[in-house]
Amino acid sequence: MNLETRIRTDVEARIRSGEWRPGHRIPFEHELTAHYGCARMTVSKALQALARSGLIERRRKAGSFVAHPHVQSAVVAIPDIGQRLMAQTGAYRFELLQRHVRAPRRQSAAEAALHCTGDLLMLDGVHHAADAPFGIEHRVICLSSVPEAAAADFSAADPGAWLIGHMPWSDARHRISANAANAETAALLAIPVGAACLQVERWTWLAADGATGAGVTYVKQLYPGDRYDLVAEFKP
Amino acid sequence: MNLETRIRTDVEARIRSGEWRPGHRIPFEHELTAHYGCARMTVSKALQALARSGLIERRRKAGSFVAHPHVQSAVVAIPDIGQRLMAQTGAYRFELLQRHVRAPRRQSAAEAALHCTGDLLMLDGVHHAADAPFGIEHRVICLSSVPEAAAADFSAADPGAWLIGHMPWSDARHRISANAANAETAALLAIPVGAACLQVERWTWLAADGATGAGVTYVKQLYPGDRYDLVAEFKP
DNA sequence: GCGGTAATTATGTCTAGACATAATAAATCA
DNA sequence: TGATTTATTATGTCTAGACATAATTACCGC
Repeated sequence: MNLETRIRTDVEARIRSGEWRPGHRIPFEHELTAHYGCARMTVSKALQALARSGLIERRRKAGSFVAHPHVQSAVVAIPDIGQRLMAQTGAYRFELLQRHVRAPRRQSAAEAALHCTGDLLMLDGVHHAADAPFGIEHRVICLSSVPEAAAADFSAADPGAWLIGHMPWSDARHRISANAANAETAALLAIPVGAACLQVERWTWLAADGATGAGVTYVKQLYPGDRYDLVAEFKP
Repeated sequence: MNLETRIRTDVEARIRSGEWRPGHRIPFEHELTAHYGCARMTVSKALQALARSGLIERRRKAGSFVAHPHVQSAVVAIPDIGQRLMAQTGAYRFELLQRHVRAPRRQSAAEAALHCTGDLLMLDGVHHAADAPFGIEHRVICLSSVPEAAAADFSAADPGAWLIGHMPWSDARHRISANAANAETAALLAIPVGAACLQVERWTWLAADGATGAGVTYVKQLYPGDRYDLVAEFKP
């Protein structure tokens, strides 16, 4: 293990073990430099990495301090559904129910948030696991941002997986909520009307120069509450 | 803006704009060094930061490449409920319903996951907004990890907010799911039995030497589906 | 052509300085 | 005493090298 990593993990271990509590001043750079017998640059890089990850705060003249935990935040992995189902159950199939192209509708807040002027490709489909429908997906793709999508064959390919391979990096916003199944949803998912469902909405934009740019896609996924959990691991 | 940041944002802008697509080889360090007229260290730090954030991949001899998007992940902010309600509605109150201390129960998976041997402090309460109950909270605190909690007064203080100030850094796991309200939940939240609720569970541990250590707390929060969404912003 | 070896090359890590900057502490003056 | 200036100090950023490491490419004998 290289020196920078060793210094970083040493300091991190003391913080995570609780030995150095929030507010504690960790040794000055020159003290760590002496302790590890290295150049200040090496210590500095280790501490800067800890500062970037939010574990410590650094103040000129004052020193470096163990940061106070702030907001509870978690990195939620929202995985490729097909990949996940194949790994867990060995079976996955995407069924396309509907496909059509139309102009955006002003009264739809979800579509308006993409601020897309060109035509939209609308896809509705069901994700199937081995034995039962797993979730339904309503997707909107901005053809002005992803023109290749017009010619793509989604009759069996998960649009999410297709887009990941064809879309450049972007900004996104997620909204996670709980919803009762309406009649249509219930029929597609083979669950009772009113059953609790987990709803995941995602808007994706191209980002340009730090500002949010052209919309790429909007997707609303609905999963029966008893068949799907979002699990998040995090290190604060 | 310093040079390292400028190089980093320049490269990032080209990637996010789609000009450099996944797989594209970005200029070599020595080319960027010449272009910006700086030392290689400065370029190297900028590119290493991009590599750490997952935007590029670096291979010796070959060069640095725009990374392919992998899993969809999002940083979900799970905020301090009281703080959020105070900011949005100007009113917040935590009502403690029950408090007692007992040994952990083997048959409870949630408690077992904390692998805590000492006594547990059990707290049940309701988060109230201005006009209506906002959510219910079932919390378990390991007194062996947080002995101060035994003497703390939770009759009106949100245990989550209290813990943030008294708990060192730690690992956590979240599980987000949709649940139908049972009779007890429905009564407390003033909603019909069977209504869709968003359930957020969180386990927190002290981390020691990179391994997951002693459990600190487990909390299960339930929100009526029509009153609470989790919103996540992310940059991939 | 094939397989092994050597040269090349881009990144990885580190050094020992330099000057800048911001915040604190000390000294000075009104 | 209180306000202002000055010195001190820790971090922020950068340089111009050095050697290490890993992967590719070129070469060479067979």
